[in-house]
Amino acid sequence: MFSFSEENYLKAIFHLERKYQAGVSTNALAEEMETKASSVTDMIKKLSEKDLVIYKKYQGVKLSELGKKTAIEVIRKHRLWEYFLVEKLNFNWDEVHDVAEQLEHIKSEKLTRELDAFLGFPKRDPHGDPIPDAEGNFSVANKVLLSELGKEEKGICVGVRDSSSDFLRFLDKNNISLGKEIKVLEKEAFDGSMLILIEERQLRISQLISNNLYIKKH
Amino acid sequence: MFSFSEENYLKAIFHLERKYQAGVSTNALAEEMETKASSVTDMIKKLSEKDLVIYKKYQGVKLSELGKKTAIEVIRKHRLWEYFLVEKLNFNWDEVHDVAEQLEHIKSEKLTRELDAFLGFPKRDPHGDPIPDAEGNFSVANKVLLSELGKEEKGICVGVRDSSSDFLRFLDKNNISLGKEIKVLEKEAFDGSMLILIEERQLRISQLISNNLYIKKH
DNA sequence: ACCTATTTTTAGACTTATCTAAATTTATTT
DNA sequence: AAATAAATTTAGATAAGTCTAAAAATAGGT
Repeated sequence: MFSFSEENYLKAIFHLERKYQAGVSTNALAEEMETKASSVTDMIKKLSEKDLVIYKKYQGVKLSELGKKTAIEVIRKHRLWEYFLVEKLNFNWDEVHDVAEQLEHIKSEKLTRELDAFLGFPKRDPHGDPIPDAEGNFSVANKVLLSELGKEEKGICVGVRDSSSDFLRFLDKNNISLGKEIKVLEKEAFDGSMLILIEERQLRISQLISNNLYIKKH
Repeated sequence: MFSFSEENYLKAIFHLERKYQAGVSTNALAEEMETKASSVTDMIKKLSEKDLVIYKKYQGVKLSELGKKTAIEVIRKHRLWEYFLVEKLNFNWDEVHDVAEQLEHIKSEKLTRELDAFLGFPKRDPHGDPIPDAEGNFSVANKVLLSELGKEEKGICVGVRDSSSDFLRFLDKNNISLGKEIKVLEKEAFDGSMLILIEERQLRISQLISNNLYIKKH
């Protein structure tokens, strides 16, 4: 099987492919992995030899089918463990990431399968991200960023784009959580901030906030 | 914190110290770790520099207080995860070892603490081994090997010495499990085999078997 | 106490994953 | 189209953990 490091690279490539809808450059990957471009090149060569990625010198990488399958398995495990930590072990949603980063590399098909069943085959992790099923299928919700909503529009909060502890704790402090309805009352053209209505309370939030909250319009 | 490999060495030293009530030789450790003596020497030096073991050239090693504490933490996690796998995820007791070997290295105090609580602070793992509590305390049961029992003696099956899949499946096949009463009906001096009574059934078992089953006499 | 066998350590090498610094390729600008 | 800038790769080094083979230390038998 694959090393922790290899799995982490695959995951990173997967996320970057989604984000930019394109092949992934060495530098982009270096930034995502918080490492140097030269290290990335080395690793890419290894992944390429194992047929996990398609690579041509100077042309960036993309995942092969095997690489994609492997990446999705790791993401599936990550999100299942996050769900487990929050639902069963009293973790807050801002505390799960680092532990799930470790747990996602545990190798045992039975473990993943049984954990999934034990949790009741959850569809989304605590941050609203979809959990791939055993076949690697997952739904992509028709969500938009809160910042894309116009005045008087409303929807349900369904996910976060940034899942850093700082951002999540900000949301906690302001009683914003997944499943709640948000209505845009005002939008400030100057700085992109908006006044929103959530559970009968009015709240002014900066564009940085609205840019990191996913909404399902209705 | 410590690497997987360092933690595995500490665990092995801990088990060997218990087993032989003495310092641990390089060769014994090499055998336990399924590696070469030269690799062991290298690792011991590293552990010694980190004050995890007390080491004098050619004199074997023993755990320092810190090393012992660390080893017990790893063992605690290993056994908690085994309990989790069996009680919550439908693993059989012969399937848990390899997965627990991976899970025992996950670093998160909160995870261990919450897992323990979630499981109801179990005292013993699926093989009957004691689970250390958060302070590292654990009870050592007054158990004996079944082979040490004489004719007409009886007791409760409380643990296994060998937890290999082969042995555990043999026990399953013969309906021997922890908590059941076993009575020695006959003991064969020649080959050490014995005829036992378990749940109204008579069963003849070899000395290899009786040498690997722990009994609490009564 | 000496010789031999066993155990343990050292020396040097290999692999994985990383780094810095230099070289090369690609992209951009004039 | 040449010159410059940016991105990428190569070369060589490092650290962790392992190995083989050789050297050194300890233990045992007479």
